[in-house]
Amino acid sequence: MAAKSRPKSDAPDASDRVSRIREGVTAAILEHRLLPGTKLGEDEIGEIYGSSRTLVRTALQQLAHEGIVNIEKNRGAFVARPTPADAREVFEARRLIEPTIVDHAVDAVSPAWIGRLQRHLAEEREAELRGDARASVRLSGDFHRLVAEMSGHSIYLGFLKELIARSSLIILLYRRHDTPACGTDHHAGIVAAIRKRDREAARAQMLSHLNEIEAELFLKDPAADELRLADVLGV
Amino acid sequence: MAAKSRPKSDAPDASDRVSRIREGVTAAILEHRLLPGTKLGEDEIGEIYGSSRTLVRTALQQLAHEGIVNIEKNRGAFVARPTPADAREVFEARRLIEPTIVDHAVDAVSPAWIGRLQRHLAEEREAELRGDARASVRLSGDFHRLVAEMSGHSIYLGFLKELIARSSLIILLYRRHDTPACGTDHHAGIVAAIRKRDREAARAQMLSHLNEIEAELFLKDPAADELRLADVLGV
DNA sequence: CGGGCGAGGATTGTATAAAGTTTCGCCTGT
DNA sequence: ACAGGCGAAACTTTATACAATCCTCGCCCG
Repeated sequence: MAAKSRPKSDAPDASDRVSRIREGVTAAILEHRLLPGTKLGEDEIGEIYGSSRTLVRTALQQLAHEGIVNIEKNRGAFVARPTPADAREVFEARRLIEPTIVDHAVDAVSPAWIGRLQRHLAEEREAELRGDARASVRLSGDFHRLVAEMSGHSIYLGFLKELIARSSLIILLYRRHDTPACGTDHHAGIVAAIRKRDREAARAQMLSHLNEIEAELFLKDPAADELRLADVLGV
Repeated sequence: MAAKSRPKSDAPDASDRVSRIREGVTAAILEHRLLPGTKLGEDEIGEIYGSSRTLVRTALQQLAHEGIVNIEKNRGAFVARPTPADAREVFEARRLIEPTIVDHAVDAVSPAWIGRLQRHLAEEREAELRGDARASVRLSGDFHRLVAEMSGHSIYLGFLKELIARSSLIILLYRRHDTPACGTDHHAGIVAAIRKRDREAARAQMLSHLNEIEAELFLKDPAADELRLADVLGV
């Protein structure tokens, strides 16, 4: 019985080639290196990862299911461009789910988890200090994902992964330019509340954190120009 | 202007061959015609729908993402077999999301929607009357989906579709044998509350409905027999 | 007679080729 | 000069062929 065989593992193996493509493209989108509307050609990506279009196609379909890629029939895959209505839905869902998640995280508190959270906070602060906007965006989302993992609820985790990915696109599209550094402080406060096992404080801080993020957005009509036309005559 | 061309439609066209496979297999699973653990061979399904394995694979991958099919590497696709832990997570998520959904449904109330809901209730009653268990199971899930559509929140709708599909498997696996007819009455009560625009009543009835469904389950360790062995030595 | 081992068959994973659709440039006609 | 249409190129979609992996069953050895 070799210990290396894990027949029932559904965890995203890094050794899986499809996962590598999916995670690479996801990272590029979440770090705002691929902008909404960008065409994701199958040949193009396949060349980059040295794989055939079959695997690229699989990865793109998974991303489409997660909502960060749109596949238009016979036209190809594009980085999604969430509408303001989508944005409101995403943040409403996060306001519903994430307070519950931190609640569960309080139940799972342990030295190991507190250590992971604080190590993450350190990473976030460091990235922000050196002005690495891309890493900051990615780490900010990772914080929420980490709390969801801590909660131990695989379904909430799956839902939140989708919501975080979409949020990243939304923030890119609709953030006001004059916003200060985002919520590393908030994250620290949430960790402190979790550490003290203070359910109510944790829930409240998570909620206000989400509200502040959404308040920094400008969710008037589409990005104004082009989309308006398309709406008037297309749909 | 031919009405048949809908270039921007992302709705699941019945004309799409992948969708037809996906919906066919989903219906078979939700109606308890395909039992958990059943092998879903690619050739087998491809033959049935007259399609090549490429399309079948796409459909199966989508179902895997929805959680009602497990794909094991180099072994194939199987109808999922949710654990009691999965079941608890699914119902906790439903208790969180569905009260919020009915809340939104109250905002969307209109004669057309009330009509659709009542027509659905009639269908449910009829199926139950003639003892069609398969149709009953499917329609019971469809009721919740219909309310989610009415809420107009596409994200909640997507989440709930997953939860409903998983619930159907869970009910099949863990329902107590002595349960009476399920909750058509509950559904009628929820519709009545929505119609009267009574938010609190609607939320409360939805919540108690979900609680009753879960109370009818026997979520002690696996389905007892076979799985116990597998757990002891396999995983 | 029981257990390990290996070849054969079946099934999945990956790549490539054929078919269909869209897009863009060019060309013609007014 | 410009609008409209034809045609070729590029891309996506679907099917098929090839490679790799796993399961089964029979054989051989202890």
